[in-house]
Amino acid sequence: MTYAIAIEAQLTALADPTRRAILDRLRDGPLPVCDLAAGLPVSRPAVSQHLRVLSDAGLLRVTPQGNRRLYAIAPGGVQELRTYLDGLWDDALAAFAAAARQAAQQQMPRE
Amino acid sequence: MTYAIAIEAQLTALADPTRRAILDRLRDGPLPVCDLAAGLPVSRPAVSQHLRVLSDAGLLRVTPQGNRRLYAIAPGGVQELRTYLDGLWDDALAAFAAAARQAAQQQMPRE
DNA sequence: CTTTTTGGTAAGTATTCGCTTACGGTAAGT
DNA sequence: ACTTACCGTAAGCGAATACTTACCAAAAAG
Repeated sequence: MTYAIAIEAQLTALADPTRRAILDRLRDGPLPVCDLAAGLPVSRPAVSQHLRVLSDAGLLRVTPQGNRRLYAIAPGGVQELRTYLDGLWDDALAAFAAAARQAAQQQMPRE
Repeated sequence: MTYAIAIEAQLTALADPTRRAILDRLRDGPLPVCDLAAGLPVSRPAVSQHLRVLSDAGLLRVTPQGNRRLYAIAPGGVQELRTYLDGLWDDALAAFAAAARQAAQQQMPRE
């Protein structure tokens, strides 16, 4: 059941636009908190709180470097989320195909 | 910008556990609201509200059938979400590789 | 036509959430 | 040693959210 709560945490983390902005700014590489907060319309403590949410969800990893703390996207953190969406996608397609087959059979019962 | 707000709506919709439960129950095929509410720990109006959120996000499609309304997973609704995650994944891997390369070069500057 | 089933919407409420300012604590600069 | 930079946490507040009950509309059943 650790799987489900991870999905929960990751989706909740990604649902916030500020947190997605943080992830976007980390696409090019790790950044300290001050640099992150400089490019965002919210205060630095708010960024710290968002970073905590993202880290708890397993989407970020932290590497303290002297005075600063470098945050980076955790490679592999999005993997189970992708697996979940892929499964949803596959089942949706299968159900759609089944529904279409049933509709066709209902429209022309003989033949 | 329609792309970003769609991502926003879909992630917000998927972040709620009750809404994910609804999607899971729809994996096998379309269901009316009463059947959906029967297997969930919340009231039927709550399910209706969740169905509206999911529909607005483009994750469900509705087909009225007489008295009832059949909800089904919209095939293709999850596609842009998958695209977003794939992009995030790729950039994260690239940034990780770049960071590893830089670290290696910093550790052995000559050679 | 009356009754029942199905389902969306309105109003109200308690909880959660995202943000702010204020503070403490550690490392670097002077 | 003193000051400055960096960063996490606590407390408080307004907005958003998920739920409830109550109500109303439309299609099916009797």
